[in-house]
Order: sequence, then C-alpha cells, then structure tokens
Amino acid sequence: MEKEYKSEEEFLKDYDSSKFDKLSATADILIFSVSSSKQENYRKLNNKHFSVLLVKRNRYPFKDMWCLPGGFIKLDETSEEAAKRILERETNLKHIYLEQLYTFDDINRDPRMRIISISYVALVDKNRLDDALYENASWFNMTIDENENKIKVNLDNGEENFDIVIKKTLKEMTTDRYKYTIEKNDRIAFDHPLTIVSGISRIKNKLEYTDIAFNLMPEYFTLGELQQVYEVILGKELLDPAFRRIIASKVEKTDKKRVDGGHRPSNLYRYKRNK
Amino acid sequence: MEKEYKSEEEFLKDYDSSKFDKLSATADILIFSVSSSKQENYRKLNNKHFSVLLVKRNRYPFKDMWCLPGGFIKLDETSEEAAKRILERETNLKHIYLEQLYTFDDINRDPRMRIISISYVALVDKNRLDDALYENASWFNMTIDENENKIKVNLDNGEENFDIVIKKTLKEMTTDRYKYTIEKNDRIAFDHPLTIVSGISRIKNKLEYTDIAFNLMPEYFTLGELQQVYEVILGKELLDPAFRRIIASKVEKTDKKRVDGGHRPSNLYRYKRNK
DNA sequence: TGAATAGTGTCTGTGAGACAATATTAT
DNA sequence: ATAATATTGTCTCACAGACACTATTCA
Repeated sequence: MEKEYKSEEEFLKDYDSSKFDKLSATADILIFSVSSSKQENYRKLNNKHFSVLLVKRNRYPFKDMWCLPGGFIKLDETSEEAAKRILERETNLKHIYLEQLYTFDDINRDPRMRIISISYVALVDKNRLDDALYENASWFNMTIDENENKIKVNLDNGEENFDIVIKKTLKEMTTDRYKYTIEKNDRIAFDHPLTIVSGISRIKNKLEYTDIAFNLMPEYFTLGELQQVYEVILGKELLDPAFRRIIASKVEKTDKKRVDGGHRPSNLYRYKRNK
Repeated sequence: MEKEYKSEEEFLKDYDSSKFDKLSATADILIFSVSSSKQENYRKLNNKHFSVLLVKRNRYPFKDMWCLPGGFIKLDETSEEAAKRILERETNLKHIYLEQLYTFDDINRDPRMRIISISYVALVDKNRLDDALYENASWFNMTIDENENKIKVNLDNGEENFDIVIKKTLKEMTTDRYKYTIEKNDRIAFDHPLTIVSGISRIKNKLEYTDIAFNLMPEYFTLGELQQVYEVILGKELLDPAFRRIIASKVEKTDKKRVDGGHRPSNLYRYKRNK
C-alpha cells in the first residue's frame, strides 16, 4: 500500500533511493586518429593508417590485455564529462570531437559486477599530440576487412600484431541491422572488440554525409592528404576528380603550399563551414 | 597500496564492489507508429499522422504529466531486455522493431536521485494492436516544425494538445551536430522531450537510407499508403513517380487489391528484402 | 459524369564514375 | 630525363525532380 503524498516536495523528502537496483557505469572512449608511416622512397607520400588508442591493463581483471581508455562515472559528473576527463588524461587535449556511441550492458561483460559501458568516439589530429602518451597507452593501426558475415580488424602497434573477428548476424524484424558477436579475440579486454567495431562503423557512415573528417586534420592540409584520410577509413580508393568535386564546397584554398618530395607541390587548404 | 594478486580468480574472490559509485538506470521507449484519422469525404483517403505512445504518470515525481513508457533495469536483465519487457507490457506485442537510441544522463534529470535513461526506439504497426492499451497510455499525433534553430513538436491525443520546443545549438569542434535544450515544455516529465526529438530525428534519417518504414506497415499495403508514411515522417510531400522508382526494388506486387472509396482501387504490395 | 486516387511516360539537369591529359617538382 | 604527385577537362550514364497524361472506381 502506497502512501499518498500531497506534493512533489513531500514525496522527495520521504524518498528511499535504496529500493531500486543500482549498478556501476564506465565511460569508455574510442580515440581514433590517422597516423602516417614514413616511406623509403623519397618521392612517395607517407602511408596513412586509421588508428585507435589502446591501453594496456596493469591490473585485474583482464590483466596484461589491451582495452579502451575509460573509467568509472562519478555521481556528480555526466558520462560525457567523464569521457572528457579521461580524454584529457590520455591525450592532454581539450576541445576534441566527442560523440556518444552506444551503451553496452551485457550482464556478464565485466567479471567483477554489473557494469555498463557508455561508449564515446573521439577524433583527434595526431599532429596536436605530443608524443608523450599516458602510461601504457599505444596507437594501433587498424586494417579492416569486412564482408557480409564478418568483420576482421587487424591491430598493429609496431610491437604487437593481432586480429579480432566479429560475426554479423541479421536481426529479425528488420534489414540493415546486425547483431555483433565476438568470434575471435585474445588480446582485448571486456567486450571492447564490439565497441571498436561499432565505432569504426559509425565513423565510416558519418564520413560520407558529414564533415567529421576535418576533426582528424590539422588546420592546413592538402587535398591529397584529406583524400587519403577518407581512403583509409572507407577502406577503398577514391577517384581524384570525384573527390575534389565533392569536397570543393567544404574547403578553401590558402596561398600556402606544401613542398614534399620529388613531385609537384600541392596547395594547402583549410576547412570552411558550409553557408 | 594495492595487494598483489596471482590470478584473476583470486582477485575476483576478494573484490569489493561497494567501492565504486553506483546509480540506477531506466529503459525508456519511444513507441512510434502511424495513425490514420477518418475523412469526412467518402472519396478521400484517410489522413495519416506520425504518433508516439505516452503514459500519464499517476505518482510522483512529475505526477499527472506525460512520459515515455519505461522502467528500472533490473540487475539480471540488459537494457534491451528491459525495453522488450516494457514494450510487451504496453502493447502486448513481441517481436517488434527495437533499436537503442541514446543514453541520457544529466545529473539532475531525475529529482529523486542519479538515474540514467537508456532510451530505445520501437516501431509498431498499429493494425497489430488491439485498441485496449495499457492503463493511462495514449497515442499522440505529432506535428513537427523544424528550422535551423528550433524544433517544435505539437502533440495531440484528441483530448490534450500542447507543444514542446527544443532549441538547437551547434556544438563546437564540429558541424552537423547539435546540442538540444528544452525551451518550452509543461506537460512532459523528465527530459523526455529531448528523447522524443532525438528519436524523431533518428527515424527521419534512417527512413531515407534503410528499410525501417516497413516496420510501420502491415503485411499488405498499397504504395500510396507507404508513401504517406514516408510523407508524414519526413514532413514533406513526395512525387509519386520518384517515390515508386525508389521503392520499387524493396516491394513485390501481390495479386490482391484494395478497394477503398470513390476512386481506382490500388494494388497491394508486400515488403521484399533486397538480394 | 465528376471527383478522387492509381499508375505510367518522358524530358531535363545534376552529379558521380571513368579516364585522359597537363603541370610541377627533386634527384 | 624520370618518377612521382597535383590538378583539371570532359564524356557518359544513372537517377532524381518535374510535370503531363492515362486508368479506374463509386456515388
């Protein structure tokens, strides 16, 4: 039998918050960037890679495995604030592109207790980072190989190299939507392989119909560099003229040039907001 | 000073889960559908509306206001399972299109305590519903009016009629992404106006590049009806030939016909998965 | 017969894909 | 001179927007 209250104030004064189940929540962040590796041939451009920042766990659970930077959400901060706090801790940067991705909450995703993970995607321009990373953190280049049924992501930080494989199964009641399950993974903690794959998929999609790519770029860039960023994320080559046509309205030419090697120098452009 | 553990088992046996902050979580569901209202003129088609199911709160907090169907997530169920449980309670239906929308977690979004809301969008075909709704629930037709800075949604269930107004402000560091803040709302509880607007926006977007619309349709439908569904959700009229071209590959003609009023009968179609 | 919806034909402009051609640099 | 990238020109084809036209029903 429930007591009758006359006002919200009266109700709240009486409220016993302990009668409902409670759980812990973490904010986990996919910090994506594009890295370039030097080429042997002085004429050639640097190779670019789509990369993600992972942290080596130095404590249980999943000790010695890699995981996404993350941390418990405090009672006096939102998940986004927690994400920003962690982002600053890992990269020393504020004002970074950040967007909520998905909330993962399988019952046994953490062996300790019920912990849900509110995941975020951050995009950073690696040029803004000093090389000094937070302890145990490392950039992994990703090579993505996707077909109808599976997504394979190879992760390589120069020292360790391993694959994660995710199985896609069509959800009933709909098309175009998949349920992801981990098929192979022995180096990444928790359900973070799912987070990685979801994040890649989100960024791939948004790349085509938004301007998020510019968050991965420095202030001045060449159209070739920009195109390479699109290419490594989309995982396919684009035709120069088509790319330039599409991108034309989003950039403005500057009077600077980049002299790069044994080939024609290129103009530097800057991001221009539309309208 | 942290104790050294030799194995994960040992660590877990010792683990004290009380040392981290805990909070409650609810699953809140936007149940969308398309309703049709009868026309006076026997020749005309029924008017269609994009509609959402709201529940009148009969207890504090926000007593007597409308809110989304929802409930606390139990420790032994995922948020999706909770959403399905609530969906079945409200509509008596299983196997409904359901997708996670966003996790809202402003610190003071609930006056009782820290409660985060993991929101879901469900799409139902109203024809599958018996009219007997769960207690206090009611379908509200939505009329959406959006410009660069604001989104106004008029809600009407035949008895009550009111507006919510949401202000859009561009997030820094990006284009195309907005922060939503409630500018006007006096009939809807919690931050649910934000949830409603986010859900509308998600469905509008997905309508154009996925097949979700068919989740709002009965098994057999006319192309005119399907077009109307697109029109009421997108909030604009479409040209018949263009619509039929686009949709052609997703439907198959059946030998049934719908005889409707003082005009030419139309063929009934069925959803056909692509390839 | 007329009002209403159902369904089709076709012109036009835009824009992506494809490929060729030209420009410029360091060694 | 050559290998490499930078940049532009242009043809074609697919397709969306626009609008006109025909078909069919019931009161």
